Amino acid sequence: MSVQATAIKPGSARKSPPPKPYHHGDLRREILCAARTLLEENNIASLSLRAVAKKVGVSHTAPYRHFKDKESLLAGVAAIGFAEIGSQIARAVEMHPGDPAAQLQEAGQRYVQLVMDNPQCVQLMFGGILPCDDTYPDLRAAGDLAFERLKMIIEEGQSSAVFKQDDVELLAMTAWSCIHGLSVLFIHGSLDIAASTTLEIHTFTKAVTATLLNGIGTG
Amino acid sequence: MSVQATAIKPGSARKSPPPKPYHHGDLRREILCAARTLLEENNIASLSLRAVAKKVGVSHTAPYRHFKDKESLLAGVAAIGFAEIGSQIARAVEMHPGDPAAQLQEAGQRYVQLVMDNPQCVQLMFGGILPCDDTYPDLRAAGDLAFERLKMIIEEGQSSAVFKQDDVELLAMTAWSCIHGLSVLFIHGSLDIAASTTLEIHTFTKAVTATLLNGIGTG
DNA sequence: ACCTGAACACCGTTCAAGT
DNA sequence: ACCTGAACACCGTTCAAGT
Repeated sequence: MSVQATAIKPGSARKSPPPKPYHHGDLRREILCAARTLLEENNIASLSLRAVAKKVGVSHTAPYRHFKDKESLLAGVAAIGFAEIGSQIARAVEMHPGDPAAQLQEAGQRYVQLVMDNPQCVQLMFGGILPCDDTYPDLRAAGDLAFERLKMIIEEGQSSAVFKQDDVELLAMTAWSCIHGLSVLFIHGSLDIAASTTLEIHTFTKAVTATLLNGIGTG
Repeated sequence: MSVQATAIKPGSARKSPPPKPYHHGDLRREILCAARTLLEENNIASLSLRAVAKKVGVSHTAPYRHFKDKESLLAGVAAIGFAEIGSQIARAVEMHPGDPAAQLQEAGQRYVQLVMDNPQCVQLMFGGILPCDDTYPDLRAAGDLAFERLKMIIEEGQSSAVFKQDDVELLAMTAWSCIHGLSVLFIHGSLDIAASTTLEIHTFTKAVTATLLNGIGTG
């Protein structure tokens, strides 16, 4: 039943069976994955490095071979989160070529869904636990990329005169604020909406996005 | 040099010098205050109950007389935060009587300022560490009150036909999302704005609020 | 009633040691 | 190179005991 079926590539059997360093193929990825899971299962305050190590089946000091410290591991998880936001925006763009208003609408829906699915990760990404500066370049880069994708939607909208000719950063920031704020208030349960269905959340998001589009639109 | 100057109130010296229960007048408030300070000095992950107790000058188990556990103490701090949001909104209303658009603008500015001044507390309030349900009634009540104040602005705007006749909760939620999201992105340092002056932040906030007002305004 | 000190199980991190 | 186990200082929480 082992996955280690060790299919021997003919002709390559000369030197060594694949390195298999001690226990794991790539412990780094496994640690990140386990951390992500444990993070969402509880909350950020109660995520422990030792628990992550145990889940992976490795001694509690092993993660230190791959991450400088706990914060560095958290930064890795957060970077994955930003990468996913970037991917979702890219997908939204693909779905509605030539229609920036629809792209923004779609991206908003996907953003909210992502936050609802990974609330604790979002908390980690935006919560002020991780430093904002360039301590973790990968984290910074992933965040910047997501924001660039959003700005491209805005720029396309300005080119086709659907969005007003304002500062791009300003409009992008406005859009992100609106959707991000909405998502955060959702997971916080500020309204009784927390208990409501996904459908209602989508309806709500659509309404908010409409208002946003109304605000940044031309005329 | 002791503060314990013990000025004896003439005529009241009969029974007892003021109760002075062991050490502190009201340890509960002192603990909340110390927790708030320590929270902002570091971050939420590294706030420890023992450090709070030490700062107050009391044994590390003393807080358990006033709070069921650490989470309960955090809930107390968060409730103070929500109360302050409510106060700021109320002040914004007072400043611009009869002008709901200006009230919303003013409340937005004050909200952003409050978040900038207490980023870690905001993280605590909205971060998903505290449960959303009715575990902490005071916390819930403080949050609800702040939201009610915001809704009153919206309703006044609808009465005087400056805001469109949409669902009140929807418009209020849209406004809060927009401002809250902006604040969070500010403290996250998503843009290079993090390093910029308070003035620029105010300008930015004004622009976003204008877009918001444009979105929720009448025709 | 209010506070203390010892005790317990847990945590992050370091380091010498093993393969 | 990669992983382990012992060790350290810290943490949240409980509990018998003190005033």
